[in-house]
Order: sequence, then C-alpha cells, then structure tokens
Amino acid sequence: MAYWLFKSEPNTWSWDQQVAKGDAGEEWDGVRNYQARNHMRNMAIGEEGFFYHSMKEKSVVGIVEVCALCHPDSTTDDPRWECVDIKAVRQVPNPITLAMVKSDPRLSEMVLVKNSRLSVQPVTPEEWSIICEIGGVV
DNA sequence: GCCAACGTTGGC
DNA sequence: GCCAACGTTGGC
Repeated sequence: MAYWLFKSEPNTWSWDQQVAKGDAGEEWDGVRNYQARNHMRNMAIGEEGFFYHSMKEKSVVGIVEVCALCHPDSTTDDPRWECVDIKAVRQVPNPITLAMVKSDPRLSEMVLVKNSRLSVQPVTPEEWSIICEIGGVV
C-alpha cells in the first residue's frame, strides 16, 4: 500500500471543495507533468494521500483516498494526460505546515522539501506515520 | 512581488 | 541529441 501527496493551490482547488464532492470524489485533473502523471498511473484504489495547500497556507490539511484508477483527463483532448479520482476521507486536526515539515529532521528527505514543485508526490510509510502523528490523526 | 528552480519546447 | 530560451510554479 503506497502513500501519496496531492498539492493544490487553494484558489484553484481547495480542501473545502474536495470535501463538498463527498464520496463521489473528483478528478485530479489539470496535471501537465510526466512525473506527476506517472505517479498517478501507479496508484491503486483505496490508497491514501495527503492533501496539501500550497502558496499562502503551505500545509497538509486533509487526507484523501484514490477512488478511480488513472484515466484520460477530461479537461484536455491531449491523450498524454491522465489522472485519478480522489475523495476526501478526513480533515487533519492540526494542519502540518511546511515549516514544521522542514524543522523535523526525520522529514528532511520528503519530496515536498526536495522538489516542492512536483504536484503529485510519493510519501514513504515512515513519513506518512510521522505526519499523521504530528497532525493528530489517530 | 520577486526570483530561483525546474520542466518543456524548439532550433540547430 | 544537445542546449538555450522560455514559461510556470511556489517559497520567501
């Protein structure tokens, strides 16, 4: 079971909007980056990911679950771009800020730190449990 | 608002 | 196939 991180600019697509979609979920469309797309191709139904707000907030605010496998991105005719669907699972009680991630030496190897521009990232099981712990996720 | 880092594009 | 130019992202 792999873990992931989905990054979004809240002005474009926010956690609240994701929650409003409920269990039906929503396409994680608009990704135009091969690395990010390849990560989505590797996702399985039921795998979990963090939902990260970039720009002003810079925090992990929620947890999502993959609810549809990789399929063509409906927002483009370009066959290169595909995406999964994700649904909100739960809010993180105490959002984990980027500053908190950077200040924890155990998280210094996170893709979020190393390659902040990648919009869909893998998260290791160790990183997952550390962030859940800091965030108050039981 | 600025700028560094990165990915993509296109000319050669 | 290389590399310079450009556009975009996102932290500060």
